[in-house]
Amino acid sequence: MNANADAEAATARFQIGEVADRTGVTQRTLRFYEEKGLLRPPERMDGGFRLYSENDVTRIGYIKQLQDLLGFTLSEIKDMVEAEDLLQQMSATRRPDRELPERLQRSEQILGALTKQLDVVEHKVEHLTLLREELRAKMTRVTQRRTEILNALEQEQAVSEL
Amino acid sequence: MNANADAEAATARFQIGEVADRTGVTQRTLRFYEEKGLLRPPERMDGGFRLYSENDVTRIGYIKQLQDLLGFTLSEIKDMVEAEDLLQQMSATRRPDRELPERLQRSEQILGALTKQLDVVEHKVEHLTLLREELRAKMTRVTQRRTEILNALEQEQAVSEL
DNA sequence: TAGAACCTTCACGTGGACGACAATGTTGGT
DNA sequence: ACCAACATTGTCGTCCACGTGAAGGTTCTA
Repeated sequence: MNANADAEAATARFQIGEVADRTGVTQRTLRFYEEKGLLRPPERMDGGFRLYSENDVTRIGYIKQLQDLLGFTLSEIKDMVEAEDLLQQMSATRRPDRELPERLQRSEQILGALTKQLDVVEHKVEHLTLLREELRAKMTRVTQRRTEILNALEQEQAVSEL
Repeated sequence: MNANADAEAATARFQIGEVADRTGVTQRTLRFYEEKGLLRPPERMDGGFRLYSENDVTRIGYIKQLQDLLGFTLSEIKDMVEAEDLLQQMSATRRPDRELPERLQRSEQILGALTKQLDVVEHKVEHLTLLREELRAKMTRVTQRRTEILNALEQEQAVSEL
């Protein structure tokens, strides 16, 4: 029953500086991400200072990962986190007061987004896997050559020791 | 014994325009790639016109694939095709007249490059696979929600039909 | 009430990946 | 010998992505 109690309750908030320190992303970049729709606008203090949640921090890490490790562009990442947002909203907003058709449409929309993403990811996986196999094949070829050479060297060694 | 016979022999050559047409890459880009070290300088006609081999054409396709499908940058791709070059050289230049230690070193060098590449690729595969699983999990969650909603709608329907 | 931390806005920078000429040279066919 | 088609190098421009910097003002906290 306190489903949205812990959503709103005493979860810690951080100012931008701290978030920057913790995530290794500059303040400037955090604002930039917000501007680009990668981060939902965080809460603000009365004076206008941004207040990030733990969740936001996690998200920033996620973004970095997608970017650095997987080479997605920011706009691709935007699509991903947007779907993520919808998803969270859907789960959080368990309001049966909404019209059912509306909620249905919502679900389909999210499904669509997810499907598109999955497509992209699966294609990438497929191609990368292929590439990996090629690389492995090459490696074994080279390794073989190398052992041949090593053997030849041993031979030489043996001969010279006579 | 005609190992390098077919390497040098009557393999077809193409001018840049034809290559551009066949690969869908502009002439400008081909020259650009060459400049950046992505393509080995091709042979030239007496007048200086570039003459590409079938092999080069293949390579260009490879590059495009790495770029478009896998999102590698040109400089990453450069590293990859450089290793590829070494590999081909090694295979082509089957000259036992070379000093063995030299050839050994060569092999190790290539192995190093390949290992590095493989590392990158494997990391990417790993992360992408993880991401894929997450996406799938989300999809099933949403799909479930959707069927719940559909059921609810049916109920409503049934009720209204009384 | 000082000084550190934050705010917005506007502009600027950088690197990657080409595109667009321009002026000149080459090739192949008639 | 000539012309159209094709290439050459070189320079400059462009467009996007991904930020960065700095100015000038506001808020927080000791």
